[in-house]
Amino acid sequence: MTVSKAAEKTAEKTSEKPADPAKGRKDAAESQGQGAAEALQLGGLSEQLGYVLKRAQLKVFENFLRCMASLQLTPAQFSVLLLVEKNPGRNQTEIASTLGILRPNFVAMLDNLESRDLCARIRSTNDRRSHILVLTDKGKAVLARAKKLVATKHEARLNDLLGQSNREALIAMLSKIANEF
Amino acid sequence: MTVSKAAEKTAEKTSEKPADPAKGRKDAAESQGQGAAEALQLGGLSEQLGYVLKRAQLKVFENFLRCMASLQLTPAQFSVLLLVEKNPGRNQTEIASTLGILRPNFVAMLDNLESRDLCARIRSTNDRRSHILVLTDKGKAVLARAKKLVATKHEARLNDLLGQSNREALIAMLSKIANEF
DNA sequence: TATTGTTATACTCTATAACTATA
DNA sequence: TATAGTTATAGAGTATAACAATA
Repeated sequence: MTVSKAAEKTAEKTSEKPADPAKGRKDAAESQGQGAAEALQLGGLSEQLGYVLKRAQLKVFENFLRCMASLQLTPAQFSVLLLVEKNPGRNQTEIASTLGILRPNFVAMLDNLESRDLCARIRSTNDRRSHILVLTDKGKAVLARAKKLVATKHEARLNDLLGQSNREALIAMLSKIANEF
Repeated sequence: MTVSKAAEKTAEKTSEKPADPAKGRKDAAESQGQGAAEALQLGGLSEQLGYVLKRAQLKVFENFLRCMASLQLTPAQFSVLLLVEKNPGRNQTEIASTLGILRPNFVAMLDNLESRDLCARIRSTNDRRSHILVLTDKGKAVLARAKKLVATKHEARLNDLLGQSNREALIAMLSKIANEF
């Protein structure tokens, strides 16, 4: 991976969106054949937790990438920078495992961030097997800008959509699910 | 894919879970070296929509797979069977696009379901390019059992966790995000 | 012997281009 | 020419085994 392919692509792509039952329908009159394309029955799917959760997650990640297009940061990269900043002196294993990233998969991710001069690996003097992670000055600056973008463009949108108290309730319920389901 | 690798694997795997800040901590006394491994600061990550949404979604899908282990159905496969049942006479393009699945990727999915005798492709007599999708008798029976498992084991768990009214509020908010974010 | 970072590898998901057979 | 299903392919994401350096 050279830069952030995921972020690059998402800005321009026209991926397969689920058909909107309202907009997707064609009037019977406007189709040239016999039967027009009626909207499909979802059969309760839109009341099922996993279905709606997955769709919401995809939408939110898409929006995140759009908001961060200028910084070329994916949600995962943002979370890594945030954790490295908040936890000075930690090594790769500690940062990765906290985020649920497997150590082998964390290597390429760090290679990417390091090649962009956003963070650096420093060999620990205590334990020369470990790489202590630190943000570079550029990394700190980018993260600061990223936080602002997330707060003002991304999270703010959720407030607009649900309102402050609903937003908090939503996050609380999702946290509960993430921790206890 | 022979059968459902995803479902097979999930039942037995010990994937990388994010460290629980409470349980992950070691007491300073029990570590043999100098400093014990303190829990890392998440730095507001657990209040961020995308982070908690992704984690909740992973947990819910894991639970879904466990609940469906006896039927070997993934969430995506379940949604396909449900849609085929509820929308007789529809072709691959219509079912796939409604679920946000790209047509090329839908082919292997159907090959799998068809090889397990859960559904069948039927050449349309109106338009011989189209494959009308139908459930086999076995497919109908499996889907019926799947619906019961989802309702009694999977969705019921959400009620236990959040309560009925919170559950409905959660689904409503996620739907709103999925549709309007 | 155990752990850290790493490589190699594999499987799933997702995405695009292009082919074929029909229309 | 346009569309339905398909093939081939490529890129992310995620998973495991095993190695070298170090403890």
